[in-house]
Amino acid sequence: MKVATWNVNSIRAREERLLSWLDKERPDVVCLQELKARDEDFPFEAIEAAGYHAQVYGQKTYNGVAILSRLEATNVARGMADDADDPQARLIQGDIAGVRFMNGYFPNGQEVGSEKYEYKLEWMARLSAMLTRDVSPSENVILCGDFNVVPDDKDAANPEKWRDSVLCHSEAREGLERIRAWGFEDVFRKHHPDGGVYSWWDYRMLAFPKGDGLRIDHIFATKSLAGRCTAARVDRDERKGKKPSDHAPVIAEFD
DNA sequence: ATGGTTGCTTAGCAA
Repeated sequence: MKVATWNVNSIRAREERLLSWLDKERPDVVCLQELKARDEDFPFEAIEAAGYHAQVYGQKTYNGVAILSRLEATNVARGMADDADDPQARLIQGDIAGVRFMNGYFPNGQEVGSEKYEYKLEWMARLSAMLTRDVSPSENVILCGDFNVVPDDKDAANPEKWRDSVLCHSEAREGLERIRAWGFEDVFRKHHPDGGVYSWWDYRMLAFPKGDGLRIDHIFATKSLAGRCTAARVDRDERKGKKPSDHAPVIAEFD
């Protein structure tokens, strides 16, 4: 089973690239983030014609997540289903082939100390609580998406530049570690233990040609699944060429 | 020394 996560930075701006990438890569499951579109603006027809079912949690202008899959997902849930009054479309889940998929677009947080950063930390704490409440680490669970956290300095080309930013700050890293420690393994790390492989490059400052990237897009799997993960990679080619997203797809294969 | 892009929505915000 081939699983991918990709922050497309607008589904409408990226429709053409997404369709040709699906055709080339033929993943079984694709978790998309930053649709920046309402459900009614999602290109269901074109994606279904490409052979994929689509479960969508859209939002106008910001956020929005979707799960594309060759087998239709069941038990689909949108949002965190907790007490919080949260209008932001950042989480969608569904069962596919005996695996619970959780697709998250974690808040960026903008600036340490801001309200948005507090929301980011709270959102991660809510996700931890949801895991404890709704699933068990003995189940087959994959949590993937744009986590907006660089787990370690070796996941940044220029860690000094990002030190204490919202993506590298210790509180954000601790929140992510708490999620991982619930019962996940970072399956990309398993195959690239030394770091130095990135999934996002700023549009500004010629970051991509300079190799100035960060690894903020992740695929976590519970232990039994992680043991069957045979490969993981970043499709850097998707960051090249005409009208790329600022994120490249991260892909993992499970036996 | 500063800001350097993209996308959505239309001047400003978010990333």
